[in-house]
Amino acid sequence: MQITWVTALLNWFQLHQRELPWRQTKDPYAIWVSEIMLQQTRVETVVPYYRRFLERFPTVEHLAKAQIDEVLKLWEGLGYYTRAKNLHRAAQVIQQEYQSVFPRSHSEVLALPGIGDYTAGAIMSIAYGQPFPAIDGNVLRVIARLQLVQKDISLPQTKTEVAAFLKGVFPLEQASDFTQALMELGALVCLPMTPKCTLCPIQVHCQAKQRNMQQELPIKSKKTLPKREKRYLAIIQQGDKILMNKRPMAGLLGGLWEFPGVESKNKQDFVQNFKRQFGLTIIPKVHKLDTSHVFSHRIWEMKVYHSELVSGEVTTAADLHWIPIDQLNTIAIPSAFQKIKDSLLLGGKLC
DNA sequence: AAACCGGGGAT
DNA sequence: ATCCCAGGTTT
Repeated sequence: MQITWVTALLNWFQLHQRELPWRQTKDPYAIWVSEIMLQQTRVETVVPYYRRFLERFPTVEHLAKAQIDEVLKLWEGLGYYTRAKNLHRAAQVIQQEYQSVFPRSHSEVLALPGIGDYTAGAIMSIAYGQPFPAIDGNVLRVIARLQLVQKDISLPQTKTEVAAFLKGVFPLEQASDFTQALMELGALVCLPMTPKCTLCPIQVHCQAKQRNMQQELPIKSKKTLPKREKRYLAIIQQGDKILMNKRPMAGLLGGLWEFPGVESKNKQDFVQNFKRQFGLTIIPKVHKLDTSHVFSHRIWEMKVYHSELVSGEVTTAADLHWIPIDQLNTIAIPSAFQKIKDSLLLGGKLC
């Protein structure tokens, strides 16, 4: 009686769902890969990455025996690179602990690195058809409006309450479609700013719409502002090779390659910090370009100097390597440095 | 609970 | 300029 909205939602999903690559399979491995890629990342962005990844690593075993550098290269540009490292580690856990058979129980899935409440619920419901809710930003928004949830959705307690509500209405025979339908509604109709309520299959059940409060919900606390950081980068060339640094695996952009750089207040500070960080004495020559990059929690304002290498014993603190310019495309370089890389590749030689 | 961790598209 | 996206982990 009071859960007819579930049926209405499922009928709408049958008619209006998008054709997405991961909807052509029930392979838990493929579903898993898609869910990790989709964390905080839009569907359209993920699609080409997903196709390439599954072509290269069709099974858990292919992924488990891969080199992490190749996994990161396939992840290049997607962001949140810890996802790729956890995916790789979890594949090795599945190979060793589960004989390469993806685990079937919720507790085992949840225990894998990189899998939290949302992803465990998504895999259990979508791949295995079991009634575990998968609560992402879409679902929180849909349920907050449907049930007039006026608490901050970023509070763990709110998620717990939404989970309890969903468990009570879960259609046991259509768990996979129900999970996906909730998210699809959030992505296509129940939009954050201007929801398309006239198109909504459950509008008559929506408590927010009844009170004309769609715009006010969900309630979400503000995020802290990103911090600005001045960063000086050195382009150091010897013949057709460029000196590149592989960032430490832990931390920001961990395991990816960068044009060696340091946070510095000015040019003199740059040379000093560079020697401390990399053990190399350089002379900044040509101020090549300025570029900035915005992370969710940090802003890099980068000054790039074509620099001369005077002397240096490489310290253990860094992981410097000479990379031929025509091989820059074979290592994983994050988006923050893509403009710089392009200027090298297009310009051929430096000015 | 808050901070850290990427990148891009929509408004 | 702001929001937020099929979030998880660490502090």
